[in-house]
Amino acid sequence: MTNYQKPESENELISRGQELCGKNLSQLASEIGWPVPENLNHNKGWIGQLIEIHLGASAGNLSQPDFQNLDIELKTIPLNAHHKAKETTFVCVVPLLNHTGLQWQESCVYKKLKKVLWVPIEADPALTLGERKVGNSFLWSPTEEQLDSLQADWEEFMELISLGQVKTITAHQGEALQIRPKAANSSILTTGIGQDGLREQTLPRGFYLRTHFTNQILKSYFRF
DNA sequence: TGGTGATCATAC
DNA sequence: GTATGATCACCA
Repeated sequence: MTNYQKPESENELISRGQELCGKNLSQLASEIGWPVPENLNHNKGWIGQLIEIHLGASAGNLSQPDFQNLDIELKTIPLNAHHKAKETTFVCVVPLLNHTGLQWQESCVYKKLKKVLWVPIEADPALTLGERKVGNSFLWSPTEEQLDSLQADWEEFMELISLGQVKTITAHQGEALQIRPKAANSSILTTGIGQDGLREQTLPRGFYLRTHFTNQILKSYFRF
């Protein structure tokens, strides 16, 4: 019997993740009466939302962990034919205002990544969306080394932002983390701090995990 | 051809 | 616009 209720424990969540392993996306979609789109061009979050429902994550767009009772975040990770991360992973929006005195352990990056259930998904373009299978999901928390790396990048970025340098930041910066636009399009504006210290309108940005970083995580859980 | 900058859907 | 979920697509 499929259970779409929220999992009551970490172990229940993990075993439900394992139950999805080997199933393809058209199976999972038909179980909940969803059509399978031809591609993700017009619905980029489709796979993430499909997996959320199957694992009983709290629906909606609340600014909370996916599994509030367990304090666990759910992230799907697209893999190419070589089982490597195909895309970077969005973490959260970059705070551009009122972040003075914000500590690393209070940051959205730290909170989101403290405990993550990674669900690998085949994303080889040779496969249709419906053919793609779910891989072995696993629960991860950053090692001390990974935490240090994330914190160093985060502190460097937040320093630049508080100095009014948001617009100078490019996706080339950062070892584990990077900052890129996060908006419906390039004309969306939000308020940040300008070079003169005054408020200015700028493109909203997000923190993303580099594929190099997520590939290290995958490597430590799957030994080929 | 891979990574950076841009973009898509949807609820409120 | 901001939050959720991410991948697209162009160019160096």
